[in-house]
Amino acid sequence: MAGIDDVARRAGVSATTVSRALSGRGRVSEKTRERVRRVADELGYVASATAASLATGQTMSVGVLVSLTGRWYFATVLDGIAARLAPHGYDLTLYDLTDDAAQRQLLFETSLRRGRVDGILALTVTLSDDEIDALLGLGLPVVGLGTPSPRVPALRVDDRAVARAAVAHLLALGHRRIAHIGNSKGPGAGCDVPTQRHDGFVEAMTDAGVPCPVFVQTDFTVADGRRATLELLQREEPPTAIFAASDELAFGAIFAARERGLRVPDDLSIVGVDGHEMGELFGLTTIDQFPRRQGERAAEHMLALLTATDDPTPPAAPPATVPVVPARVPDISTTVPVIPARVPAISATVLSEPLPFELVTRTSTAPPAE
Amino acid sequence: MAGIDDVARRAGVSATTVSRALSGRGRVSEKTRERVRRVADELGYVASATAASLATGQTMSVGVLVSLTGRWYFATVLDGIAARLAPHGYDLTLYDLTDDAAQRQLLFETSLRRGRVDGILALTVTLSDDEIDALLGLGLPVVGLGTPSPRVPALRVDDRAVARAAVAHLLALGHRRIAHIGNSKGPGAGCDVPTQRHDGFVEAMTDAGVPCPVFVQTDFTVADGRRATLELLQREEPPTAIFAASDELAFGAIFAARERGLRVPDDLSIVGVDGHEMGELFGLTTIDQFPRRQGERAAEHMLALLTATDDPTPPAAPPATVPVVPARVPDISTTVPVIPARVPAISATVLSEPLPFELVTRTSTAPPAE
DNA sequence: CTGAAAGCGCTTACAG
DNA sequence: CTGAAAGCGCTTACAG
Repeated sequence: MAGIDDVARRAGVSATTVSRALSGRGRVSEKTRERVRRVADELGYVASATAASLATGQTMSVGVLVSLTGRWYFATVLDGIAARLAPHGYDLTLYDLTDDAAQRQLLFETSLRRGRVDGILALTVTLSDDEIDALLGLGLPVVGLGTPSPRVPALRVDDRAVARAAVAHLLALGHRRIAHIGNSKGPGAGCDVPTQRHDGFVEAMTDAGVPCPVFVQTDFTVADGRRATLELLQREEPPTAIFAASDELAFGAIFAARERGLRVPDDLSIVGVDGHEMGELFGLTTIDQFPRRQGERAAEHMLALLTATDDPTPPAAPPATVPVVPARVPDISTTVPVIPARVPAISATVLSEPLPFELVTRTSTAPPAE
Repeated sequence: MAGIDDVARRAGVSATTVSRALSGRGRVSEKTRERVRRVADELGYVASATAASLATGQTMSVGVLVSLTGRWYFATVLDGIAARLAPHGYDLTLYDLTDDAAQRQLLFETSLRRGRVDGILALTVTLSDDEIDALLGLGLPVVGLGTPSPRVPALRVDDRAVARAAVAHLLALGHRRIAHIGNSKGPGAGCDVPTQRHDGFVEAMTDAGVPCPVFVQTDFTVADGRRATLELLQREEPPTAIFAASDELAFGAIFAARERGLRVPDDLSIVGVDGHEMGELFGLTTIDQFPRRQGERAAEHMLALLTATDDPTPPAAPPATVPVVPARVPDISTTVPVIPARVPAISATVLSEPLPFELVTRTSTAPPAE
């Protein structure tokens, strides 16, 4: 692999000039820049990320904390993040969070501390207080997406509102025996996404005069949704409608209904949350939260933090929503020019306005039979 | 963040010794090592990945080339890879491949050349000849998983055999009008996965006396599977069975059948490929290829290449299957000790024996009606 | 506009 | 077993 000195020699300039010509930082005559670019291309020279990182203190990489295990939502969000990061020359380091204690410890106490990333995007994963401490103690910008802790600045949808919208839809159809399945650890257990949805459900039901609505706690897979629904359906007073905290749970509910010989929506109405790609085929009514777009916005927000020139006057208004970096796709032929960044202090706990969501009505919901 | 000199000073030794004590490379008295460890813990010191990389030439990171877009299979494989890499102290840099030409060019001509990873895992993605050239020209170990090019050493299942097993199952049930839906670019178009499955299908059908079996080319989503199946079902002689090249396509086929008022399996039998988590709920008969395990094995293989000490006698037998690095989970409390690696030349095009697969018979297949 | 030199924070022969 | 010094390959004040 050619090094910067090879290019310098061949172009008849110093390494300093090569660095400047290729990075776009500092003045270089157009003529010199041209020549250096050409030589770099000939030699196939690209600056070593490692060496550049050590010299600049920037890694040009963003870490993403996620628990991939089979969840469609996360894969989709991740895809959105990757799509936004790449054109800006940022790599994406994936930290797949498992339940394994040793692995988590290794992650938070070592991997994350090795300084390999400039910032961290924490997707909705349940983190312990210690883990949050570790995360915030990194001294890096951290942006959450629907994160569990109020201490992590996060983009998020108003999950109570999501739940209320789903329940309102069912109530409007005439349902009263509405059950909820989700992964809330119980009423008021925290501010994590499943609990918010649970609380929103309870609020809406209470407002409608059903103070103690039925809730079944379960994990987030299709199989779990099926199991929880089967359990609900064999109760004395089975629900006429189910609000599932995710589309995958809702799919499971549809399978369960089918197994019991119930028709959806005639005998059982079902609403999910997410906007899963298979929702349309299942005819699932859902609250779409546009996961890919969420990933894009989270990435945009991170980029904004990372490329913010350390303005002496800290912006009164927080970095706000989207405007972010203009779609300045770097010169592809050579090195990626980058605005030098200084990590700004992050102020707000909740960023900008909540993320959008939308009720998508399909064929899994209808008025109750009787 | 504390640096190595802080630790050295406080422990009363040189930086050299700190490095040795924490990395496990080189002799250090047990007593000194203890003290250094303790001080490092107190100070929360972890060696900078960037500085260490520059000094050693190893990044302790593996790049994964994948096209995430919604495909369950890839997310699952990725999860398997991450699970295997993490305990060995390797990070995972995700390169999400899109169809965008500019982004791909940026990836192959710049991102990948910045020397940020020690090796590359290329999941089944369609790469152009130029891209393969770029990949192989990196001078890094590259391991494919079901990769399109014969030039990339890869772990793979025998996809022709997969197809034959699926078709054999249908033939044994008495089907003759068997159609295939998949993403082969046509007969004999290459050695990529979809084409292999297609060719295996044709072989099996030809052997059974059906020389020109029906094939519909389509993308790999559930919606595509539905569309392709709807098309097949309105032909003059609709198939009695469908072999879908993925479980997601098969799900789409099931939806299509249902839409047309056909019962599965009575009126239409359906077989998929993958071992998708929702397969059981759909009652889908499938060829399970254990995707998570595939990811794990690909990661293990890469680790074996990366940690192979450059043995002067090149092993006559290729690195072979699994034995790999013993499950030597590094000392979590401090820095990760690592066997110094020299990248060995990779010889074989096809690695070890093919990956396993298995027919899982469920309720989507049965003898044809008449 | 251009370059020599110092420095980023580690690791590793080399010497003791 | 331990340390001083060079070096990994860039970038960036500083000086011209």
